[in-house]
Amino acid sequence: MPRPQSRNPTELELEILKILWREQPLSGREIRDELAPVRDVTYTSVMTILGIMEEKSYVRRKKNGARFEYSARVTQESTSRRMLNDLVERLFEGSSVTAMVNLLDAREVDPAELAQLRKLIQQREKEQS
Amino acid sequence: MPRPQSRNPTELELEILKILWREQPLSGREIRDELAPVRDVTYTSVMTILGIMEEKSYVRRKKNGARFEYSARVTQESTSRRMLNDLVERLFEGSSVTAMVNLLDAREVDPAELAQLRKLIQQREKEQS
DNA sequence: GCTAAGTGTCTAACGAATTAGATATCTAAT
DNA sequence: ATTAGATATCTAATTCGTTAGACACTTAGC
Repeated sequence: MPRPQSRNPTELELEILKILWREQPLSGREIRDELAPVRDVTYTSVMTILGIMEEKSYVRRKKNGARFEYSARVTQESTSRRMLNDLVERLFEGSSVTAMVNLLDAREVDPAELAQLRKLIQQREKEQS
Repeated sequence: MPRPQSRNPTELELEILKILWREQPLSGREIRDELAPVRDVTYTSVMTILGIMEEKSYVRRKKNGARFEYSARVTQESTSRRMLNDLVERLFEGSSVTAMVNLLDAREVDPAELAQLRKLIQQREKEQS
């Protein structure tokens, strides 16, 4: 029983999804060009990954004239949520509050953002009461 | 240039670290026994991983009589922080607020926890002003 | 000192993830 | 119809992560 397939998009798969979430649909060539600044990988490599991503149902492809065009089949929201959930589960036994405390400690959060966050929480508190 | 080594502890490495964070130091045998309920892996496999973890400086080992005893060289705090940071960087371009909004949406957070979180933020706001 | 029981290392296997060269195919212009 | 240019697939290499059997070593009791 060797290493199992990852439940979530891998490093490179996520990079490609992020491109598609900005602009859809795109050809393999276009994806490679968008990817180049972040990660300089050849066209062939991108196509290999896209094939795998289609198997995993992360993307769908449709023929358009001479070429295939790719679109994301998973949304940014659901993917972010799943990945974040997964980490919180593994690190903090599912406690999102613990995760947030850690986030507050880990990074400098500027005052405006803190205020924004506080308002969000207060609103949430109102909704629940 | 094939796949690079992961910056963070892998699935199994994290599982072992979590055991050591609860109780240190432990022998390979003891780690295996603690690990069994979560993941039923043989003694040899655990030792292989422990060897890799030593190379990566995740653990330190010290001879004690007939056997080696292992301790974590990384704390739960720093590891959690690094892993969380890494994900926030990759998913949300480094915005911890976006991450927290997602956490609030993703999971049911009970009122007491919300209040606790709000107080923490208010305290943080005071400190910064 | 010898031996059994426990402990650690060597070696190897396999799929996943990443990389890409060589080759085939397809389309559009001539 | 032919061909040049773009596009897609085939094949293969490499490391990582995970798994574990076979073998070597160490130590405490006899």
